[in-house]
Amino acid sequence: MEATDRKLAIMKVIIEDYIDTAAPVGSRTVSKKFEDGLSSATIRNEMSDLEEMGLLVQPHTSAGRVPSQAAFRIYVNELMSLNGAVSEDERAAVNSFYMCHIGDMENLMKQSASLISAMTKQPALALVPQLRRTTLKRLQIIPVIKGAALVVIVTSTARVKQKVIRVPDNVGDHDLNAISRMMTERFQGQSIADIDVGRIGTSQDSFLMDTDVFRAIEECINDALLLPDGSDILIEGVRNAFNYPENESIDDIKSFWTLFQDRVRLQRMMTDALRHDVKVTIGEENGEDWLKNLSVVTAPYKVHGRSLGSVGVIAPVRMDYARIIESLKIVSENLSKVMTLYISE
Amino acid sequence: MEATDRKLAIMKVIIEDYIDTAAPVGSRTVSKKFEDGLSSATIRNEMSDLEEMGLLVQPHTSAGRVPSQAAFRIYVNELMSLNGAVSEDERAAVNSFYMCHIGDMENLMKQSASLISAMTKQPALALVPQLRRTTLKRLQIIPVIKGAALVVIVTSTARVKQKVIRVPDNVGDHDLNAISRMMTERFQGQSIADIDVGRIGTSQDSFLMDTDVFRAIEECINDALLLPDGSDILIEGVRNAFNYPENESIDDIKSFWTLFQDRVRLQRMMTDALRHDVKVTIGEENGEDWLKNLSVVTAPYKVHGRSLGSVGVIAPVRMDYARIIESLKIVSENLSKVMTLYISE
DNA sequence: AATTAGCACTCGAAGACAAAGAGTGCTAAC
DNA sequence: GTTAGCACTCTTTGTCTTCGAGTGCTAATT
Repeated sequence: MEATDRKLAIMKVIIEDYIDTAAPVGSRTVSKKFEDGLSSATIRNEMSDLEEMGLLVQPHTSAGRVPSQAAFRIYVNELMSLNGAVSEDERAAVNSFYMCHIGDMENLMKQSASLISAMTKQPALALVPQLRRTTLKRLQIIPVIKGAALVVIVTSTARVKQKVIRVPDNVGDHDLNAISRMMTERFQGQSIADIDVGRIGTSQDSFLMDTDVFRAIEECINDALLLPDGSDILIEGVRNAFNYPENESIDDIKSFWTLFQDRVRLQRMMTDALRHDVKVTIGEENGEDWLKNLSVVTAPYKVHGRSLGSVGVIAPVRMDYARIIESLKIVSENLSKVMTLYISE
Repeated sequence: MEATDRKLAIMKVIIEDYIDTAAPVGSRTVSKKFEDGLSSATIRNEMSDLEEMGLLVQPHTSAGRVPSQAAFRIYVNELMSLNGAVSEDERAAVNSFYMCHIGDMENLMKQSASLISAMTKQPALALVPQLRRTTLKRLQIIPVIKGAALVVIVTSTARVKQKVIRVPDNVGDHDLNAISRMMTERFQGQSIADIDVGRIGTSQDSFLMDTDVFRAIEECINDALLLPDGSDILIEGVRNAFNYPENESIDDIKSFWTLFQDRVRLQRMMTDALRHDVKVTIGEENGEDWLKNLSVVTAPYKVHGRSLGSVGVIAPVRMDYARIIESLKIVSENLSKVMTLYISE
């Protein structure tokens, strides 16, 4: 069976109606919305063909039809139009928002996620600038309690990340101070991924015979600061997930909730987004069971061509792709601009 | 009408059954559970009296009865027994957990909340040690971008709090460093609430004619770091709220969700808990509409008699008060011990 | 050959109705 | 003071029916 233009046009109408209403679409509805005045009987025949081709699905005999995930893929690739999905006014509003913010990174990312969520009426995710892709501004080791110290790392994107490490008892406050100063001087401006504490350990400074602290710090940086632990993910607008008409049972809500609780998994997903441009993953394409009824759209923000972090939306397969893609593009472009400003100073 | 011992004993049975099942309790059920073998008819008469006294409520004629909020108050004050609400084994497990943790404050509080949530099967809250009640360990101002700097404050409880402030353009990196050092030296070990930046501004150091930075830092400390902004609250175990049998509509879930979203309000509530010992607030006693069907139990943790922060549970009025109170006591006692250790070093 | 009107058919949603069951209040007996 | 007994109330549950949206097929139309 061949997918004629008319079939695809009909499918497009069905998809867009379904995105709107979340309810199966009947032939009469399509007939009314379809530009050329085709009768519902004709539409029925075409719809029957589309079903045979695996693009439409009938929940039960006497219901309308629902687009399959394959249909959404075709829609996203070939059928939808991005023009006008986000109005010029909205664009301008977003741009001006990024003009006049004061530079608190964590907050900026949070607001970006909120913004996306507000524009799309869906839950939004943001991955803050990744440490291993930014440079070190300062490293400070602060004694907290006997045997433990706090490592505070400040990055070029004004992110602060902290972690408690154990230190040998024979290392005093003064030593920690000296190490902090030394490491900051040595690694300032370098990529955090490149920090190789070992190199310092072998240096001439003899005030510290014990290299345990260095090893602890290295471990701290590697394991604690660079491994995805879910702290790099911001989630906003989860409440939107409660309004999906297709979710009526509490179990649906629960599974959504557990989804958003698994921050590590989300972080991994959003980190994967760094390797692509705008990326749309529809339902089972995700390959993961927990996402089989959801689609994910992500967009990275970049500095000098290098992806630093990402923003994204996670929503039912019947999301409004055009609007979501455009919203993410706008936000990620703005973020890229702001970040470039930060990094270059 | 007088509340005889027997009436109260019957009420106790009803309350405890209701805590268990969340369903109206009938006279036959009580008759079976009641120690002395009273018939259901007798119980019915007593229940009728209790209803007249405003302690029981009948959802509709042919249903059992539900305890009123007033009944719960009497139960908490006079009827319930705390003994055995938490087993010795559990106690021991909790204690040993606090024995062997490594000192990351944020994490410790998070785990405490998780612990409470696990013990009580309810959502749990924790208020991290309040800045204005701890002392300063280090204050560092780090330039981020032209015109903005990051103030990082580390407290004696190993908390890190950061905030971006504006700085005048003529203040250089070197100045910020000097100010950091000066302020740390000057205020180290002092209560953060006592930091009066003005006192420094007037000092002899002439390298900085501009006192704007000082003012900005002061403002930063006062407004941004001390005002409740919701960042001091940790919430764990919200998923428990999805399992309440009395919540069946999605709207119930939604309202629960919005409740937990309003972190500032929760923070204010938990801050209020600092002024009391274990505190039980039942339903409308809260005075706030959003809590009229929920009870809140809070317990502060203290260092040298001074409340630093608090832990709490928020759940339907029919919560298991004895178990929740005991759980909070155990955790707060352990937290007090750990905190005392921190502060004294 | 494509389109359409017409009609029988399917299936779920919604409403009506009856039966079951849990619980009460009252009365009279113990 | 307690309790057995009973009529009464009200929700829950299941069954049946009706209604309507939608389909698929056939025959007529363009």
